Amino acid sequence: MKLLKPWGAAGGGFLHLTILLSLAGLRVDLDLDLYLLPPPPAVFRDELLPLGGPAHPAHAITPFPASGGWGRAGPLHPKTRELDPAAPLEGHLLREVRALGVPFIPRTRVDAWLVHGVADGDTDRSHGLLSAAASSAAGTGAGVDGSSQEEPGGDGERRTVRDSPLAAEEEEKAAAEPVAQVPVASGRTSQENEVLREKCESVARSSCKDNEETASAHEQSLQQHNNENKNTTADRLDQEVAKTTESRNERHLNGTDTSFSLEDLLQLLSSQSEYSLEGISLEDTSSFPGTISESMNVVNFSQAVSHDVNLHEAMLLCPNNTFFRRDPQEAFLQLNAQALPDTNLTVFHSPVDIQMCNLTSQDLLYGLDANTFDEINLMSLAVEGGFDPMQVSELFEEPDSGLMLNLSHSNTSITKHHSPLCNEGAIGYTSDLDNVSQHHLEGAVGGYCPQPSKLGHMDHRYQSAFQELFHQVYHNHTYHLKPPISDPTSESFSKSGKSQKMIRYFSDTSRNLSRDEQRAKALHIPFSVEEIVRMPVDSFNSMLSRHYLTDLQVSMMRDIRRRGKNKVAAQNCRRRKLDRILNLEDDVCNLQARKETLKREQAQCNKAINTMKQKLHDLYHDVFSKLRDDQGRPINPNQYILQCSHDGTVLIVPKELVATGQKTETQKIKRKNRS
DNA sequence: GGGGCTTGTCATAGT
DNA sequence: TCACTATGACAAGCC
Repeated sequence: MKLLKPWGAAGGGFLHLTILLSLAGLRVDLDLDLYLLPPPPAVFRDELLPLGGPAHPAHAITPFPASGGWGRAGPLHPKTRELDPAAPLEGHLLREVRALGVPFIPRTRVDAWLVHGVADGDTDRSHGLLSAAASSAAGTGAGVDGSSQEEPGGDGERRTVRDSPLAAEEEEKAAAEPVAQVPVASGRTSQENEVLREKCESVARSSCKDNEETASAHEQSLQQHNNENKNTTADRLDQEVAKTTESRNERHLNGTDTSFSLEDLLQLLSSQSEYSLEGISLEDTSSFPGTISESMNVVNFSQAVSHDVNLHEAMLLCPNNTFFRRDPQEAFLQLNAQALPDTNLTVFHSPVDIQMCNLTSQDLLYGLDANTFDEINLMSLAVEGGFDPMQVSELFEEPDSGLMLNLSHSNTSITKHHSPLCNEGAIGYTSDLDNVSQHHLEGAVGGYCPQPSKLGHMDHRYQSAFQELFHQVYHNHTYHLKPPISDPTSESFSKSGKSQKMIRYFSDTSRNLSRDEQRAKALHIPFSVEEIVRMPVDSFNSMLSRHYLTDLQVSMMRDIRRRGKNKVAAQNCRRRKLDRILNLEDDVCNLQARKETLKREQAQCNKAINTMKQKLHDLYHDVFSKLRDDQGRPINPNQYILQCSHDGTVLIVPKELVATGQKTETQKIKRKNRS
């Protein structure tokens, strides 16, 4: 444990706790930074204790920034409410804290944050921290606010900076000085303070260098881990942990590390019962609008600590995480390439840390190889985590809840599903299960029940768990329709039974849960239906192998995938069929138009032909009217015809001859054909 | 209450 | 052999 006063111009300081615990065979590497408020007004000064003071209604945990490491623990941007790196750190932070009236702010993180924070080049901050640490290590008593630190060799009376007018003046002076300045402790001369300051900075530089080396080592380890890709073994984890532990021990023995022993820590914490870790709750931060924790999920600190060693909760009980919301392809690519920042800390990430890293437990756990999972006996944890099919079956049979997986009715492990750390949204892990149950109960419309033969390929657990489910869910076709505009609560609307049914229908569909989504939710399948369906087959199989899933879940996921793909195929098929029908209709229309056009053209041709016939007839009679025989009499057109010869001469031939000649030619042709 | 339409699902053949 | 697609057929629900 380090008592730090990094930039405590106003008297505040950080208490850095490094905890190594071995719980149930798991090593827990937990670093805490407790921010100690500057001394309050005199009426409170005596109530402040080295690790805090009296119980305060508001204890806040500042979330460790996701992207900035140490250097981002600054004030919030007024608009985005995110950490504003450009704003002066201390003043804003202290004002923020003071505004909240929080006595101190514990900060939890893991080594990676410290390491990465330093490695990111933010050495000023770490230098300040380490300077303060060195101050504390040197026994100057200036490492922490004077209000909370007894003078070395003192009589136990808590003397604060405010105890003397000079100290108050120095405090005001210190408040105007740069951030990383080591504050001047009261009760010393300026020369003594200067000497102490140089000494502190010397030690701090050493510590900083040590930390930078550690950071470099971690970076190298990270790079090596990347090179080895996902094949990190449990042995490497052990080695990393051993290295870290050994490094700490060495630093502790060399006096460069001011870490307290665990016994000291526990004793100290237990002595401050009102400020024990159990009393530090992130939930309190939710009541402070605009605090850094606004964007975070609320978590009880004690739970956060316990979650460090509760891996199955991290992986299985908090499935609604960003990983499952990401694009599966991208997720899988990242999973293979994702090198854990530090292998010895991965397993021990607390949910708080995970939230701070903007990563989820699933993200991190996904990066673990199979050996790691085996080491922590994930399978047993998974079973313990409420994936027992019998449990599901019991939930189905619960008369009041139907398919309601109201985990508040379940055992403790399942109740942890309600951890505020779990985000809403992913299938199977939302805590808003009352809606689901109501949907299942009221949505069971119709009488279709799958035949037993259709369930033949399922194992008995599948059948037993889903017989009830099918009775209640299978009947409900969920149509994604928008709710009616009319007010369903109106008297006229709610009178008829059909209207009541419509109310339930639209109420159910408003949740937009398909049957497969309900099934997946009921079975706690930690993937969305969309992901299951759209995921490439390789990724899908890889996902099945990477995650511990029961046969029931695997079978359901495959069925969901099959149905989902077939549903899409059916939709495409119907769309194509409709397109074909429309195309055929278009063809029919085109052909009908063509037919009409041809008819019009034929009519026009016939009309032209008739016109020409008429003209020819008129011309014929006109010619005959002008012809005369040898006696000067007109020629009867009924007895004669005009016949054109090959040489262009026109002959007047009696019709009888033409008829006889035609007969003769016809007979000749027939004879030729016969012969 | 029956018919038409939409949608989901299953079975099956084909790729 | 497996995964996927295409498609007919059926059932359920809504209008």
